[in-house]
Amino acid sequence: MLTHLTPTSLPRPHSFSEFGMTAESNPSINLNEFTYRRGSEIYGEKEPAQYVYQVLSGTVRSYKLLSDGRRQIGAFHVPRDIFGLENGGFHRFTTEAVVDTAVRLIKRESLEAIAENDGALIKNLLFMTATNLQHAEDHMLLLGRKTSMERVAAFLIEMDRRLTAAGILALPMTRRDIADYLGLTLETISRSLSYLRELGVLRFIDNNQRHVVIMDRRQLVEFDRQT
Amino acid sequence: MLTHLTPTSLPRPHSFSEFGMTAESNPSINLNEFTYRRGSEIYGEKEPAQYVYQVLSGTVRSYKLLSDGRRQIGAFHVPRDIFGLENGGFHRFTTEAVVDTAVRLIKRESLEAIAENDGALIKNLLFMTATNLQHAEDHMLLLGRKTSMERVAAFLIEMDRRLTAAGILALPMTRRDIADYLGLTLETISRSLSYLRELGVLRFIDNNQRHVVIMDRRQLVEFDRQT
DNA sequence: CGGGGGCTTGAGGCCACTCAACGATAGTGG
DNA sequence: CCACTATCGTTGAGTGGCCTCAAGCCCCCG
Repeated sequence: MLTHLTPTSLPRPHSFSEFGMTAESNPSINLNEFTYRRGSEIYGEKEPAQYVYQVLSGTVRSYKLLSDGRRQIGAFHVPRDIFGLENGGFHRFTTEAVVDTAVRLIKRESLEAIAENDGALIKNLLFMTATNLQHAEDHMLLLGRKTSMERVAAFLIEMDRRLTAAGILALPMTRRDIADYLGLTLETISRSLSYLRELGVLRFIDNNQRHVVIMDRRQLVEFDRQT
Repeated sequence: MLTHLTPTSLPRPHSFSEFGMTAESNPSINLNEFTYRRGSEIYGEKEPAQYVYQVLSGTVRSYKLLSDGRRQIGAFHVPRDIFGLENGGFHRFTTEAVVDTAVRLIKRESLEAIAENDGALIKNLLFMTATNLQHAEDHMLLLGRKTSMERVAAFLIEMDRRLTAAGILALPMTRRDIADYLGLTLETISRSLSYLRELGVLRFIDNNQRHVVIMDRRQLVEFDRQT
């Protein structure tokens, strides 16, 4: 394992309350924390699912690969998100840390044992699975029918909503990650962002252009023809 | 409503046993049957979800529309499939009958009332939602990263598995439906099928080329580069 | 300070799209 | 029973949006 234990002083902004439990309320569950270095794998596709994860800090990408290396990222997971929840016993994505990332993890078997007698917990699992489904359904529309500009605009709006909701956006992932999320190439991502900057919809701050973006959400939605 | 009641003599090949219940075992649930004429809408996106549906015969398409008419079909539902199950109170797709279709329906509220005290039922709902999620995840990979030939091959393999599992396939949907499912155009679908026929992977029987296809599953998987 | 990763930008190419024509079939109404 | 029309599918010709390939810059980091 490339993982290593994190100091207990790590931020704990949120608990596993989405599961209707905490370590305090149910001592049979051990909530451990790990950190993963940028680029390291958290688990692989088709591996047995031992844990469920919650992002504490950092960002995680979930992806599938074709045999020749083509990659489709199905989701990015940001702080508070829960991932790795599988109904069958095996993971259906490979996940990696996009940047140095801290996660809290819970043993799958203990989760299932409790779910057996806890209707509220199962309902929470159902709700989370349905949320993931909704995201995937929206993403199918994007991948199947939207233009490159619409995809990039939708991506920025999604990240703005999930990361900050403030119009100032620190993107943790590379152009290649974005491309593999949107079904495009990194060059197309770069060109689209440059074009949005030319139009004044985006501004890059920080002399390194990559990370921080100021966006005009109003103008951006014009580029993403919604439903 | 464009629907009309079906005669009680309609085939009842399968029950709602996926819900862990039947009308006999739980008389508080009324399982009604309806038929929909080819092309008619079953429910619209964002409508309140009143019913959950099971296909008895025929085929249903679930889709989302962009404002300019671009359409993405998220799934086809064939006999035995359950659709319209929403975690929130509103449908997230529009659904239409691809051909004349008979469905069995169950009131959502009665389902929820029973789920309240029935852990096995909730687990079934979770399982079905997870199955839908898995399909959507695989479809994202197809839409984001596969070539037209790979998509068409994957489509034929999926339909062969779900409709017959026999190598002889009666496709109920049009080229346009297939195109909107695979994120392509109808012309590209037609050309891909013609090409597969030239190669001897497919044969059309029935003088109308549309409906019945004999396929060589072995050869087809060569065209769909899997994971 | 050398190397590698990430980003941008340009030039050219190709896969899927667009536009168009045509044939076949099913449904409709006189 | 037969136009008439609409729908569906196939195929060809040409286009274009995104991809591929390449060069160069910047920054980080050993």
